[in-house]
Amino acid sequence: MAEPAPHRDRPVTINDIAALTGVAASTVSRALSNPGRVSAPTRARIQAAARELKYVPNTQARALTSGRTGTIAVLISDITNPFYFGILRGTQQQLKAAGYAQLLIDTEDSGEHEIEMLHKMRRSLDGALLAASRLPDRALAQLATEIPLVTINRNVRGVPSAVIDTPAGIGQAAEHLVSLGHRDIVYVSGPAASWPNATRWQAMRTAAARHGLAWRRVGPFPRGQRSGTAAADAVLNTSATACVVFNDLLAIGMLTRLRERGVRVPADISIVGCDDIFGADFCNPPLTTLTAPIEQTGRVAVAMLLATLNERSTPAVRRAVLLPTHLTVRESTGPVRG
Amino acid sequence: MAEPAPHRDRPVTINDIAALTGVAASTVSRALSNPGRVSAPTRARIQAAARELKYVPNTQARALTSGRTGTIAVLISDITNPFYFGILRGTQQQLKAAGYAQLLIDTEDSGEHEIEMLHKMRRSLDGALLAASRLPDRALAQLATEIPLVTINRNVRGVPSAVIDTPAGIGQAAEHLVSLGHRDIVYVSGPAASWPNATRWQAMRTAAARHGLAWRRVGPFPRGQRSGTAAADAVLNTSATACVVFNDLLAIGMLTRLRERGVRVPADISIVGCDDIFGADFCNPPLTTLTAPIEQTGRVAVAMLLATLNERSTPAVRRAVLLPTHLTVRESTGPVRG
DNA sequence: TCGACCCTGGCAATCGTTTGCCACAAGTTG
DNA sequence: CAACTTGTGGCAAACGATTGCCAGGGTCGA
Repeated sequence: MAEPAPHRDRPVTINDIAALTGVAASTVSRALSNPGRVSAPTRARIQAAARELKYVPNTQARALTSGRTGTIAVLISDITNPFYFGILRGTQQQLKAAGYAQLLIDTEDSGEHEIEMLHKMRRSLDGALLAASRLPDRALAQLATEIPLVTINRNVRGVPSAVIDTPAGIGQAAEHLVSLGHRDIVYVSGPAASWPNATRWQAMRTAAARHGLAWRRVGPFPRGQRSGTAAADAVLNTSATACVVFNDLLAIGMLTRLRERGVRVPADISIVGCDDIFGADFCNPPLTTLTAPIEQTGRVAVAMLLATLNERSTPAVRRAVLLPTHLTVRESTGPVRG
Repeated sequence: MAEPAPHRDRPVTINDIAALTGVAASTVSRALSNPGRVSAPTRARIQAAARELKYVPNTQARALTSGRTGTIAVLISDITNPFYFGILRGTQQQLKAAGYAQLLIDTEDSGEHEIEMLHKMRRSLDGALLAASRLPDRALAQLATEIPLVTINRNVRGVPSAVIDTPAGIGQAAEHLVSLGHRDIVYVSGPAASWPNATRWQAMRTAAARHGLAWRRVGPFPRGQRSGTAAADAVLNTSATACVVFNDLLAIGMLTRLRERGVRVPADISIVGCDDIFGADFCNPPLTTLTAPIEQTGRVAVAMLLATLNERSTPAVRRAVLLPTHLTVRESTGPVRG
């Protein structure tokens, strides 16, 4: 009674197949993972046996000798941010299609966590996708020599990357606001250390210059919806009639605060967000935002990583992919008041 | 020039430590993973050496002999649903704290996918968390004999589970609506095959009976925000003045549709959702909903799984945990019109 | 006809760790 | 003081696959 499973059958191994077909284990291994190396008839026999026995290779054992683990890690800084849902969905699809497993790592916004985890798991991973790395450039470049890496929304020399071209979209956002009569626009800044934040702010200045506007910013504010309160208050302390916000999460937070304070959007102030995350379409009012191909970005990043994995010798892979955004006009922007 | 890394140092193994400290590899292994088995001084020496060499154990090799992989899979049916974000956040925290890696698997709402993936990965996993399994009871029970399992929001005999007690909350929701004068309440049903949906509907009927109300439902509707359109239309075809909706995602979808059709919430109709997902607080109007301790559910599920893993012999673990919900009243419910 | 070469399959080492078994020494008990 | 425990460390065999090297047989060209 001690053993509930009376005859717990050992999992099928390569040797079982070898025994069944009368060849050596090495031949089975080759037939299964290096088909060209074995004659067609033998291969067929082996594959049939494998199917019959319901053989499923032991990943651990395979990894031990071959070094390939079939696992890719995706590092995100904060599961709470819906932006990453899209990324995860994209990576998930693509990885599954390629037969890889997806290890999810939340770095909790800490670069140390990030590097420590990655270092620890280095040997159990075939590669890693860094969505929103908090690491300095040189640490990232260093890491890339230890393990195949692709970054998302982060451009570091020597590390392949998939970057969403939100800065280009910011130009569009500016056109939109200017055409509505806004001349006093403020940028609501995300965290100071954020790479995307820096590029967006830069794009904002460029756009402002093009239109002969003054440019200004408030912040920085930490990531997250909660910061919206402080951000909204800060914006109201300026004379701005419109603002472009670092991301949708922050923008949505601002919306809530503005409503609390009785400020009407867009009648009193117009707001443009970035990313078009889940929720941007049903918040109140629905957010005008720079729609990013988030899911596609995840897919592209995976494709790049897989490419570098497969053609380890031929580094003919595109080193950086830029994904276009577009402005989605909803109801948080309108003509300047007065 | 062919080799960019001139002297790529082999990773440190247990043998390097053994050589450095002058003991056998087996002793090193024991000192590190079975401390009691080795005398304090030796252990200290070994640990010091390990630290100095920056030794990090090879997961694959360890798994090969011990069977323990240090990896737990979390299966979700659809990454798009924010409900799972909370779950993932909870599992992530708890798993990391316990030193486990989290493998994320999206089953794409398919029971076959689910069982196939699980079967394939069975040997590379220490256990799995099934958030929203689509599997029939007996398949689940069968699977549980192959690999340690904990289900979330699904109760199957013989499988430990963490279940959110939304049905109890539905009683509260009914009280709330009745107190506002509603006598004609409809339940907006989720997918027919959904276990939580069945329990919620059941609770709804019970609550209705307690208040001497007729009970009715529309649907079933597929998961997802989009179904909100059909759901809203269906509700408007009834005489109901209020509805309780299977989950927030669907409820939010309905909100959008009702707005399109010029129906005012809550003036014309009151809506109660379930779960309190991301977005329920900032949609328009903010949703009255049954707040579920989503993140905590993830944590609890992990704790249960880990417990069964550690005390494989002592099955004194609680087999089923029920997590309480409460009603959060926002602005989508109000007095009956008239 | 003979050597060179390709194709196929087997042998055995290897990856890094765990663990059963044994041996030796020190401590305990009668 | 002999006989047993108990504590500690080493040896070596796994775990399940991959892969370098080798050998036999067939094919082909000279």
